[in-house]
Amino acid sequence: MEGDLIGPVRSFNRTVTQRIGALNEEYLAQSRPLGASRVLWEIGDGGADVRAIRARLDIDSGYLSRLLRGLEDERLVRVQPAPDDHRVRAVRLTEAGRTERAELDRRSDQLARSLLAPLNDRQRARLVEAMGTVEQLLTAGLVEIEVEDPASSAARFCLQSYFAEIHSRFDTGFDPDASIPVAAADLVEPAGLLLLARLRHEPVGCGALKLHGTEPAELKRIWVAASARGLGVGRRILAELEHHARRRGATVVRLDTNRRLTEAIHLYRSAGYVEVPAFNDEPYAHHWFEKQLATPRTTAQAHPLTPTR
Amino acid sequence: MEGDLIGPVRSFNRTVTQRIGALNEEYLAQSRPLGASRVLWEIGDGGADVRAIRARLDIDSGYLSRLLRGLEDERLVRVQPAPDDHRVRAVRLTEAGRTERAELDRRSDQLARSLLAPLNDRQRARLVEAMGTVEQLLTAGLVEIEVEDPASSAARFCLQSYFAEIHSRFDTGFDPDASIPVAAADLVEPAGLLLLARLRHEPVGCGALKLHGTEPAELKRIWVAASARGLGVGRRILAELEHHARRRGATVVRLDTNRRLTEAIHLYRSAGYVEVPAFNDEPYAHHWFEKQLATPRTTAQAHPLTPTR
DNA sequence: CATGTTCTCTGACTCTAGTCAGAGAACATG
DNA sequence: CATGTTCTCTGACTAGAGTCAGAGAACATG
Repeated sequence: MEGDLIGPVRSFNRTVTQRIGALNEEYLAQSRPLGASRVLWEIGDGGADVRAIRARLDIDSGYLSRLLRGLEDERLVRVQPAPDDHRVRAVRLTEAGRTERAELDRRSDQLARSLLAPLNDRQRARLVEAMGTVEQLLTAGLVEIEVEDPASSAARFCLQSYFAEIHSRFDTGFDPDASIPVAAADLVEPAGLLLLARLRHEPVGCGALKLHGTEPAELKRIWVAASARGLGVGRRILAELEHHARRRGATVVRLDTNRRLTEAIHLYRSAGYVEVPAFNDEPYAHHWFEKQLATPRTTAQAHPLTPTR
Repeated sequence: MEGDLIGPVRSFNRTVTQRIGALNEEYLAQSRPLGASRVLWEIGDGGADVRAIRARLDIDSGYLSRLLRGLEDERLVRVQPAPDDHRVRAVRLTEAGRTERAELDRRSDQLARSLLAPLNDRQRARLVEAMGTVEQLLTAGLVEIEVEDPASSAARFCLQSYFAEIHSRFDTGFDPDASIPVAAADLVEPAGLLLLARLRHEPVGCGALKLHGTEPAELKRIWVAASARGLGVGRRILAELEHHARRRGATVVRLDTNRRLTEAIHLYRSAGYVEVPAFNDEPYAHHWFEKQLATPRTTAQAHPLTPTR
């Protein structure tokens, strides 16, 4: 896989953690423990529940409690019981806290500026473009795809988003009652399954598989959130769905799609799907595709090394 | 300057320090304080003097001493007086230490692989290329240019490298005795000055200015180490030299150069130098350039925000 | 309304990281 | 060879970051 990509990546890691990581802390920890600054930042201008902060920063409750006490002593925040649930406590920034947070914001800007400052305009443009590419591709690696219960709230969110999107994109809108129905039970093993893609715990895509024994399996509900496009999420969902189909004995997968979904159609073609005559009478479909699944285990386990946590 | 470059840079900082910075520590600190791992790494297979390690890691002597004691307790290193100077102590890795260091190396590779793993070949190539660009441009910001005593060892290194390089590149070689001489005293104020560019304390370039009162100032000895090319160092040296010339009252700067130095010639042209008739009888010169200096203080202080430390 | 759960807080720790002052050996130099 | 300098080490600290086990209040539920 390498040849040789590892060397440059390591070199990048070294340079960037030195150049940015170290500076970052230096800039943010000014006169206050870094932890406190992070919390101050995370509270945000609108305030936040202690519980939410703890979840976002993944921090021990005792530790957070002490950090908040420190910020309270500095008169930067005020902690009060949340109005609706008196177990949870709500943190708000005081006037001074907002000022201090703005200062952190300013510092963060300044750090960014200090990276751009020694460069001329052309170099700046190149740097920012390359940074965008790196960020996008590194983010792609954070997307995790797993089998999900279609009844979960994350799954329902994705499916609803899927329907909302096709409704807005199809020429005729989309009425679920007019389409071939897929019961939720069809998306649970052994009848089928639903995959969910998440980025930092947020659902950003889905894809479903409906199994028909050794008959061709069907792909349904393939959707990627607008915020996660360009990360290769769709392609990975597709590959994982095929993997599951193969694992369950299918040798062919097929799907139908609407002519408006051009990126999807492009994805299917480039993933080896070929157009075939209509194999169902789905009223919203214009194209039908199928793919012969290759010998087991070629695309499987796309990223064995990605740390999960 | 922004419009809006700051936003993307901040976003990059956040994403990358999270994705790489955090993982980096997780990977390297395995079962040992991070500091100890860094020291283990820095010793290298060939061993090193304690003094050298301290300089490289910029670490307190007491702290380092304790870290070394810890590594000794783990039987990973052996510390002995250096053979030539019994004040300094030399550290060498034991067999176990080498194994452990190789393990760190492996982990670092693995981290790099984990970043590439979720991507397909095209994405990998794009990522690595963009990383290279980011690294190069961030490194460019670390180059510091300052006035230097021409007698210092760093200055002598640069001047010797300069002569060695032109000797190997000129069609006829280069014999200092045949060229117009420049005495070291001419490169010290008030007669002139020498600028040195350093990257992480290592000299990577130089450029000299010879002043002639209100007559045109002369630029000499402009050189950039092969390892630092493409970072815009030459352009910055040029700009700084012009700045000093202007500060000292010159309104015109000029220089002569050899036809083999094509990148330099290209640099001069793109920096606003125009070719003029020979103004001296330098036997190695084929081209003579000059530049009218604009109103004071336009290019000056190219990077006021770069943290110096 | 008894019981279990959720949420926050306190107390009591551990580990890393890092600083500072001085001691002692080895070396450099007039 | 006396004196100052360099280098490393020890002792004595401080502070940040984080963990763990409960306690107590508020809520949820049969």
